[in-house]
Amino acid sequence: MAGMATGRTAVGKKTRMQRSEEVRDTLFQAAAEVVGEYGYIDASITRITQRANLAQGTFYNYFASRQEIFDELLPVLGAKMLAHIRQQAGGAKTFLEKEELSFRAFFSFLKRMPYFLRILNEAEIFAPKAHRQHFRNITAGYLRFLQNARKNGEIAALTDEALEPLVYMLIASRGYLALRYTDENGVVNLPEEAVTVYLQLLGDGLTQRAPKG
Amino acid sequence: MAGMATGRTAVGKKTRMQRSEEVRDTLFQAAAEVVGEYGYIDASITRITQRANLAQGTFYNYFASRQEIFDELLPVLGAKMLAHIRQQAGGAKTFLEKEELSFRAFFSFLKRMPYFLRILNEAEIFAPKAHRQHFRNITAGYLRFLQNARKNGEIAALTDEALEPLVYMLIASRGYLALRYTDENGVVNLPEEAVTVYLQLLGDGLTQRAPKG
Amino acid sequence: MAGMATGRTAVGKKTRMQRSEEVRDTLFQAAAEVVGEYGYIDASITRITQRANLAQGTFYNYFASRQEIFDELLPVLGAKMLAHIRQQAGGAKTFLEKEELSFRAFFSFLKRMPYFLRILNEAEIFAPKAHRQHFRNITAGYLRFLQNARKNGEIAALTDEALEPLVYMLIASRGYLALRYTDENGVVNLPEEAVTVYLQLLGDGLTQRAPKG
Amino acid sequence: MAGMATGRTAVGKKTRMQRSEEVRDTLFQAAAEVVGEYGYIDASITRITQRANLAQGTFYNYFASRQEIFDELLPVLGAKMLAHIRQQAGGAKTFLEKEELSFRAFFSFLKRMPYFLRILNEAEIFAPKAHRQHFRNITAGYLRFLQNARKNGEIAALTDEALEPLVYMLIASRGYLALRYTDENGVVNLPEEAVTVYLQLLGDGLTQRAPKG
DNA sequence: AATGAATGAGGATTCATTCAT
DNA sequence: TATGAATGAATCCTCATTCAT
Repeated sequence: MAGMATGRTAVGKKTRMQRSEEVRDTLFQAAAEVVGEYGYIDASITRITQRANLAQGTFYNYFASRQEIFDELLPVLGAKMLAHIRQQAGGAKTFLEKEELSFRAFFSFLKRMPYFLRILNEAEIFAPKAHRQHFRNITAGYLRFLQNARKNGEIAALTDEALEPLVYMLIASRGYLALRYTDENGVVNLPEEAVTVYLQLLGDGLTQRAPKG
Repeated sequence: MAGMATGRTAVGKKTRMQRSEEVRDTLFQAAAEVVGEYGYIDASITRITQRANLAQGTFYNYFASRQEIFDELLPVLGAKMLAHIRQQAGGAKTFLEKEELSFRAFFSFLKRMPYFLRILNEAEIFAPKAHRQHFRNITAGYLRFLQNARKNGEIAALTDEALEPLVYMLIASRGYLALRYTDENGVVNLPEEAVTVYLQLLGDGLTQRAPKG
Repeated sequence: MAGMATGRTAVGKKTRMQRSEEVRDTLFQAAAEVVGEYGYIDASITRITQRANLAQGTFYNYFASRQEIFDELLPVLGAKMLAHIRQQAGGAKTFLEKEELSFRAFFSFLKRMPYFLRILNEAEIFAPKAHRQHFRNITAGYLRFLQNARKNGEIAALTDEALEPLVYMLIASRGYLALRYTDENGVVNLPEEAVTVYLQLLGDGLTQRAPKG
Repeated sequence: MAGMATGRTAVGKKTRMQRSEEVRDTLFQAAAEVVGEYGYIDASITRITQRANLAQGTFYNYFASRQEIFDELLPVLGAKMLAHIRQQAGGAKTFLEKEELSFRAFFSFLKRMPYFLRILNEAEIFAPKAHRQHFRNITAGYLRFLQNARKNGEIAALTDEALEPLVYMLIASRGYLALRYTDENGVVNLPEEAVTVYLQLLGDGLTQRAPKG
């Protein structure tokens, strides 16, 4: 039995379910690209299915409506983003190290998935439910991370009420920086200084004269 | 006074140009409200002119297209925002004082103009040119302000290349906090802790143990 | 003032409202014809507006939806039918006379408005609300007429509970006969014998041997 | 018995043809139910095959098109109706007796096959050929019956030209009464008065003062 | 300048039918 | 023969924009 391709029958023939999964993925990928390139508004079913090399009607064998695929875009890709960040920041020891790694990881993810940023940003308008959910995910995790750092004495003893706005500020920073340093081709190019100043803010703030000893 | 083109003629009668300006303003104000309430997508010409108590066709006597009025929304209102912030933060002496005042001023502006936030946020998608221009305005001024503070030794000696991303991070923070603390009725309600933590980031950062002496 | 065309301004110019009414009528008439020829199912907006020599979009300036105009067809034309029948049967004295005249009037109306029969029949399926209302109108009037004839001793002393099914049977007869004697071009041609036998049923029934004296 | 094409092979195994017949029947029955419940318009292939617990494609192994099964519905079920009526009215002696029995039989058939009425009525629109054929069947038989009664002197000596419209009127009466007295659940409930008045029309008509002696 | 009706391009969606497995 | 995915034609409806009055 060794070497038998999982889910395949006999020799190289795919099962119907596999084929079906593949087509669905093709549509999903096409939608992600089209939304990334043209925005949700101009991501018509025509465009999506053309990109996927399928007939318009085929779309509706896999998604109940245009909105349905829109609502699925962010959750799926957002999870990938989180996975990527976790993987990249996994080895970090200190708070600042972890911050740096996950900060950088966000941008390296955008490099790999240039269309993600637009999907993320426009989701607030075109897939608000998905967007809210995504933010809840992100912020909840981030909040726990900060609470931990606080417990360990790695950051100042801020109340939970202060931590939450802090989370929003940090996420906001990433988002706007990504926007700012993405060129017209959708390629992000973050200057190293952005990392430095982000970490400085987190570290010693702006007004200190001398580094902490 | 007779024959004077601008101003009023004799007794309370408005000149043609004044009348025209008024109608244009009415449309502009209507558009701002409608976009604020329904978003650009659902800000149809029908809705805008209805709100302005005018006929659909009248719109095109004042604006060449729907996009044109969309493109005008942010520049005009953004200027108002800047004026408000400058006026509020005018008396501040130190860097942090000025930051606090203008930070608060942003939110007090939103209280007065609840529809501004949506206009601002969605402009990125629906009036990208205006959005870019608005950001250039904002960031340029902010940058000068930070350069000044740097010259005065009020903040760390960061390079210009670091200052620019910093500007984006600070503006981003305001934007996301506004979004986060705006309720479903469009009313913003910023917790005091948000101000505190914003200023702490700017001041001493997160990781310090003891306040600077 | 004599001779002044009502609703017209000055010389031959129509007011906007008049134009509007006319266009609406044109659409209504087009819809009636198209439904009469092709049935509701194939009465697409395209067909209706083409027949009216108008653009598709114009339709929606006058009717909120396709269903809306469908729902209006029967009430309007049904009222015309009733008016025609009343006018034709007005002079009748006796019960049977009135029956004969209105029976004939139904068919003469169909001659004038060949598309009415299909509109009426298919309305049961495609405009059920309008159809129910139409039937309530028709049957209510018919019932009162029979009650009157009963009071005057012109027909047998049937209970109200018997009168109602009777009404349905009489209306049914007209409807099916119309269907039966309408050719493929939509032209109705009722044989005189149909009138005779209808009246005989009402009069003496079928099983009598000799006419009543 | 081995090798016999029709019937069953040996032990309970069905022949291919039997199996095939069964599937076809399943589809037919499913279609009848679905049309009865939702009407022809909403009797999609999806619905029909789902009701039959078969895949969509299977449908086309047994029927060339959706229209084909629609065209088959009324002939098959109409024959059942006729059989039922004949069986119920078989024992009747006189004309009026037979009329009463078959009149009642029509309604008892509807009680057993609630979906028949809708199939019958809507067939005029959605399966016009079948509908015409069905009517030819029905009316031809009815006509012979009336001609017989005429020959026997049981009814008035009407010409054939008068008999035909009469047939339509009688059938029409049943149809409309069924419609009128069917509730929203598709259950028919004919008041006894309807029978009475139907028979009175046939018997002595409406205008007689005293019953025939 | 104000009006509001006319226009028609464009897009989502449905569903009978085909077809490869 | 059964399956169910793929197809694409067809249709309703929206709305920015134009234009005659």
